[in-house]
Amino acid sequence: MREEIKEKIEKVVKKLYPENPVEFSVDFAPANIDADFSSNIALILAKKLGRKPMEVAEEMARELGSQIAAPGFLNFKLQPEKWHVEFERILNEQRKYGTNELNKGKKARVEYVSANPTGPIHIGNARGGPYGEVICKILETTGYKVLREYLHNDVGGQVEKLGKTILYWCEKQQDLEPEFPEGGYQGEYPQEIAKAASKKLGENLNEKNLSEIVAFAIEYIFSENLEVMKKMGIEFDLIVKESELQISGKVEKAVEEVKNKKLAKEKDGALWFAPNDDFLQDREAVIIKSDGHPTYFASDIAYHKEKFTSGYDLVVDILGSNHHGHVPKLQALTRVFGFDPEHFKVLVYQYVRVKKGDEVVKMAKRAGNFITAKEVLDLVGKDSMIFFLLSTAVNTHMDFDLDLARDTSDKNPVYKVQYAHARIQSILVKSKLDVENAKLELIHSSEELGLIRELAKFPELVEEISETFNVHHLPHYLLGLAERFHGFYEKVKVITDDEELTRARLALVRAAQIVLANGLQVMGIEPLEKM
RNA sequence: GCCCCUAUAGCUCAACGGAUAGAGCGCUAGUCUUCGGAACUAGAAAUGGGGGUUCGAUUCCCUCUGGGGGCACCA
Repeated sequence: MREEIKEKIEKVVKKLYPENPVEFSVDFAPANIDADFSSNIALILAKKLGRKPMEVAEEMARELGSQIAAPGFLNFKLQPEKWHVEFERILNEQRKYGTNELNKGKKARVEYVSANPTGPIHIGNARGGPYGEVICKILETTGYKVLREYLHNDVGGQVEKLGKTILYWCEKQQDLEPEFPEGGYQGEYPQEIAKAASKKLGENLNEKNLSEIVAFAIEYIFSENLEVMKKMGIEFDLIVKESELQISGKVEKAVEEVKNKKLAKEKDGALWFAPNDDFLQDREAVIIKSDGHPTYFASDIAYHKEKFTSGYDLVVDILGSNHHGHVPKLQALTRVFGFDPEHFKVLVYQYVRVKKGDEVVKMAKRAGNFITAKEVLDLVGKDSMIFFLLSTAVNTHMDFDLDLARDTSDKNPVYKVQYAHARIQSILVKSKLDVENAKLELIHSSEELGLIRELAKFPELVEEISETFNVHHLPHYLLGLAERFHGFYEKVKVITDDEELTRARLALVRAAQIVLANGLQVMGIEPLEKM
């Protein structure tokens, strides 16, 4: 539809203004305009020609038979038959409507969540899971085969500190008088883990058991975090353990490679990553500490070597905003290992801020005063949680009011979408008529065609998100669609005395149901047939 | 000090440089003999301040002010 209009416009441009090829768009017209599509071609041409936009628009409209509107838009209205084609396509494609084969045969690997095992995932970080998962699903709808991966940071100084904190609580239980470790972890959860640890490992734990305690603690937290993700419908294909990267010698090998390529230098007894890069010039990072231990970045080098040399067409890292300083270094690694930087996407999401009333709650894992993702999930439920977390652009800081969480959970927009889906189901069940062989041409009122038009936006929305990763457009679209449907429902009676008309309208609401279901599923929300 | 985000309605968020700045929640007033009222209809209500670029700026640039997060031989 859109392409046809675009071609027609291009022809007219060639005819009226040869040697003036321009980039222009044909978009769905805004809701308040009585048209289906609209183009900015005249506005852009006018600039180039140094003429008034309305004049150019008028000239073009005469050729195209379209309407014009200030300040110079060309508006197009489609014949109902055109919409019937799309209508039929939805009914035929069903679950496949919205998918495409743009990336058929390609492979992507997406790393997300990768929470540190030093504490439960807090609400601030909770965006990473649903966001990453939607991106995986969106990539799949364009034909990618996706590997979902997670880096488990199971070694390092922070993990040691957690172990020491737990040891402290273990000793405390034995009525000893241990000293709280410097930089130890505050909060309730280390105490819980200490209890579990003494149950499992024995009552009289002491310094000698530290490595056991560490292993127990990170496994405890790690599996708990994976459990929370699972509750949100997120499961990983590959867990990469940092310890494995080290033990297997992969870190050593990758670091060697960096050295051989002369991208590292010695300074103060440590080995630094020092690519010849303007941006990284004064942001060099330590790879091997002067005590001989590798840093986390060394593991990252090894990990990304694997990502870049394993035959994937697309590599995606999804990181919290506190890692943004890390991004250029990761991007520099594409050059080290010969990967096309265009095919490596690092997506950064901003944190969710928690408010209690007007007060912003400062959250820090070490201070232990954070609200966990699990708490919120249990409170508002999976569907509301996902819809809420995905409703805002990832680069905005969202505010979350815990006090209002329960209140708003049953007023969450997701229910409006779910309700539309369930309502349709109920109509379909009630009528018992067959949707097959419906006479689609009986659908011609503006309410009906308007609904089809809204449905028709879905495939290109999915395509757009697969390129821009603007995931938040999806929940907004679904909410708009649900509202459109509810409005339609109030005005148009689906089940009537006229069997043929009923059949056609049932086909229409079925089409709406298909799109609602496909959209919800991409978000990881199960469409409900009853509520 | 430097870097990355950010400031839109009472609250939480939208808006390829374009048309009357849109939603949800809350508020006000309605719809209820019809397919599910978790719905619909109508209304009040907003671009932080100051410059600039443009036919046109919420959007781009500069600046001021206020938020969040980074700038470690932490992960």
